[in-house]
Amino acid sequence: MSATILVVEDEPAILELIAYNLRLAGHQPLCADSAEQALRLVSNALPDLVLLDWMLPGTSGIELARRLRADKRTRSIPIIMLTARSEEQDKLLGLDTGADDYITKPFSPRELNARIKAVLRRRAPQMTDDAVEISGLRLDPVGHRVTGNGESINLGPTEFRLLHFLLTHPERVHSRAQLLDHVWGDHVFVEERTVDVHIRRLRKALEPERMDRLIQTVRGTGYRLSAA
Amino acid sequence: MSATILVVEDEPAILELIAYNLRLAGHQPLCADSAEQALRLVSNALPDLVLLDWMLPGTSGIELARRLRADKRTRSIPIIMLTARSEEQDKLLGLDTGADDYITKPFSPRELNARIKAVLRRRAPQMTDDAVEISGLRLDPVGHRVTGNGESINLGPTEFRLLHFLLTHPERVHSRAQLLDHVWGDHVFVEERTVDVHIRRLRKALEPERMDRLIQTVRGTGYRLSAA
DNA sequence: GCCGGATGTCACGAATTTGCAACATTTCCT
DNA sequence: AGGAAATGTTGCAAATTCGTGACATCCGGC
Repeated sequence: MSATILVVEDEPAILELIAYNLRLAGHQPLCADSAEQALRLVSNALPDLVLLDWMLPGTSGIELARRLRADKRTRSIPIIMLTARSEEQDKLLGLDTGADDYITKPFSPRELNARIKAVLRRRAPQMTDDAVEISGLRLDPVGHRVTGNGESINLGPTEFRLLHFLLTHPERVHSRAQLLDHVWGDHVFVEERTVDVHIRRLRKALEPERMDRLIQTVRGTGYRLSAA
Repeated sequence: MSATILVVEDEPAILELIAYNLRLAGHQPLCADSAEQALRLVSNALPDLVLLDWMLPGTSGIELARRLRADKRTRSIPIIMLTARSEEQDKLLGLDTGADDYITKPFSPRELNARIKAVLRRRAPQMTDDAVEISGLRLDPVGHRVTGNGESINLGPTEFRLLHFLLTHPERVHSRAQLLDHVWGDHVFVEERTVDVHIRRLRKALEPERMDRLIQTVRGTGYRLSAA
């Protein structure tokens, strides 16, 4: 269970502490000390989860949460609110803005990890429900069908899962190791170069409908599916 | 009693809570957080039951219920309304739009399961009443008769139930385990490959009328009945 | 008891999928 | 330009999956 997690916190010491713990837990932290920086990072990296401090200088955490919920691309990203206050009133208000969970400072790393795990697990099944479509490339998990501009596209099982993952995590670079984790499974042992081969097979299958251009190579890093 | 149940609820926490409980009860939940998403899922997956939140952003739950009742294909799907309000006035209005039952939040998982069971049991006989037809392949549960382009087709009991399930859940891939659950029964123990054999027998019976092409194999996943 | 249909299981072959390695090409750095 | 690293491409053999026919069993009717 490895994930990219955006931490928004204005207190540098706390920010570093959280990031350190996230790394220990096997996650990849992204750090922001303001809502503005957070917004830039979110649109670039599309994290799997956002840890959001309630009180921020300038734009508040609540306002940031609202904006994340307003944008279609970021709407589905889970949010965990951090706050020093423990008033029931604030909790309700926080949940009302769309936070998925709520942690009051001070909190233990153990508690933080537990909440993160729970939220990620809760979110996982939702991804498999709805059909995904980007730039005319459509994948329907229920019917197990892929179409490009309406024309049917045939994929092998692995290429199907690979495309499914890319479509549900677009606009973001995935390393070969991450793709192996998410598409093949956390435990299996296969060469990283095998990812290249399946990317190739996926591209070849998408080529007749000119959908292969959506899959981009980021040299030295991995692959990305992008609408552009 | 295993069923595919669509949950329409805009509050993510509640949505996942319900989905979790449905899975525990042996059902397969489909999640939607808006009426629009719900409509897409309904036409794709044709669930056995819809759990519908009263209040939804955009198109309301009441309006969604009306649309489901307006379409011939979805008319017979039972609907259970969820609401935070408990006013008698709303209850009446909700039932008037065609909801089969009504639960006021907060509710216990036990209560939810009981209502679901009751509604499915009530609806069970009705599901077998309607004749199903797709691309000229027609199955009449009452007369226990199957025709392809008007010509009679003879099926054994198991093939009949299998075709019935496929016809009532078309355009959607079913794993062998799911087919065993729905056609054979939740508890029986038979090999998964047995499904293959009965698919084969069903195909052979449909072959003279060229209806075997409707049953498609999705390698590594299962089988699907499709009009295309 | 005998028979015929229905059903579950198995075995074998065909078709597909998959991981890997080898080779070809591109990219980046000096 | 030269070379190293990264990526694209192809062929192949092993593994997996599926189709198909054969077979054994069960069960109700005669």
